[in-house]
Amino acid sequence: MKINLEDLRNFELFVNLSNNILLNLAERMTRRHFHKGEIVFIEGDYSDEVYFVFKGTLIVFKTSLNGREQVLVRLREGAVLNLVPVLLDEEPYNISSVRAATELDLFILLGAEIRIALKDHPDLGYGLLKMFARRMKHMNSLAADLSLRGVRSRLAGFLIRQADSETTSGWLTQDEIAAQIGTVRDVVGRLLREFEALGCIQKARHQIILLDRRVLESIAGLEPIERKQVL
Amino acid sequence: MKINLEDLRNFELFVNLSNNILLNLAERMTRRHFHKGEIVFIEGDYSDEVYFVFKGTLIVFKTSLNGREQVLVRLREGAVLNLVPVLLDEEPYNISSVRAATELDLFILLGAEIRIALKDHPDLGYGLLKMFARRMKHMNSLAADLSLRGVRSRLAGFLIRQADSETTSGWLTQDEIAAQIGTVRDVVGRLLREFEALGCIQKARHQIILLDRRVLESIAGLEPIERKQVL
DNA sequence: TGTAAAATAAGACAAAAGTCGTATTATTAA
DNA sequence: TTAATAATACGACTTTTGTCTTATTTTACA
Repeated sequence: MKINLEDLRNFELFVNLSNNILLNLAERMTRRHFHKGEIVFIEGDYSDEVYFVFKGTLIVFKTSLNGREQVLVRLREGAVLNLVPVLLDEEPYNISSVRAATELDLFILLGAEIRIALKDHPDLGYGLLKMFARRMKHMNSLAADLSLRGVRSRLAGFLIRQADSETTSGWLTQDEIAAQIGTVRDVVGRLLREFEALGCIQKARHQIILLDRRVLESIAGLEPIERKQVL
Repeated sequence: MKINLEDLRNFELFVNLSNNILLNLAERMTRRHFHKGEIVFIEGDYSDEVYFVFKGTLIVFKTSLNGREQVLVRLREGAVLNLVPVLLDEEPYNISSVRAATELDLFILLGAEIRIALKDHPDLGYGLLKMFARRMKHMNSLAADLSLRGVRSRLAGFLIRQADSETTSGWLTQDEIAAQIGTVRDVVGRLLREFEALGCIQKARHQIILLDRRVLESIAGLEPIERKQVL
């Protein structure tokens, strides 16, 4: 199935690019479908291509020797991935693994193609820089959280974020929650029971209902976001 | 003190830029010196400028409510920082704090200037993308390590990296080590004593000598780097 | 609709990480 | 050289996190 202009126009990344350039890119892209749960690629594999998420959600993660997983980020429509190996001058090996979190459609572009495109189109570079910036911000928070906050606090924070996120991402198992906040299933279960006993959440069929946001926030240790006002 | 072409030519980031562009950038840059230990900026501060490390080393870190610090990255000559707030469309607030690890000379450029430069010069964007890629790779590892490996393993890994790094970065206190590997001073001390008792390191005046790399590697849990060969 | 597989619950433990208090040993600067 | 400050050493103790086992409960699907 060919990729057309329409498809690419959905990418925020491409808003400033002319039709000509986009058509050119579209011609060089491949499309590929992945089923829910399917592995897109594995850390360490050789791969000199970038992936654009056209439909669905995927999970970027790393694995430890004893099989534990840490989700680095979840990406949805409009995201780009695998830029790191493609942009560095070293031999391109994936620096993380990726799995489809839902049914997933990706567009694939060879590294060489995007490197060429970057030389000619500053707007494309700017778009990618913005993506990187967002992602970097996220990674900074993740690292800081993993280091500076306890599991209880991270879980509370996670529940709040979930509740806030408009995108009702489907039900997550305790295993999946654990992989996101950096712990193991048992601990998530234990803490959820604790929160429930505390009365700040309630477990319903296939979702967790937030009963007392305040308490959760204090557990998360997020004092009401204080941001310096611009004068 | 003015900034001249020579100074900028030292930045790997600028290798592909013409003299014209560089001169133009140089004109718009400010230079500023920081003493060792001095704070460059604090997380949350408003700031729409990017910093180029001309001389010295700095530390990018985050702080927890109870005063614990996590080093996100150490940057040296040639690095750029604070791109994240400058590139995102939101109001620009620093997403981390920065302190001079040595005597430090920075060049400063207003966010607006670099945004303009990026529109015209794809090579600049490409350079920044490469920086971001390197940094992203680092952050991915950091997050994974903090989540998937224990403190003992991280410390062992840290000692190996230190030994390998040609750049003899000056003596680090246990406090500084702790902030880098994501723990507290006491634990670092305890583990160093353990390693010493094990005979794999030896504490000398102002440096740690690696006696048995093998043992440290096994503690670090890094099996001999297995990388798929390209056929 | 019955069965296998997946997800959870829950308690008991084990291990890891963090906290404290106090004693020493450098380093720095007056 | 000597205070004063910073960096360590080290044992005791607490808390947190992770592991294991055994039941249940759900869900998926043959």
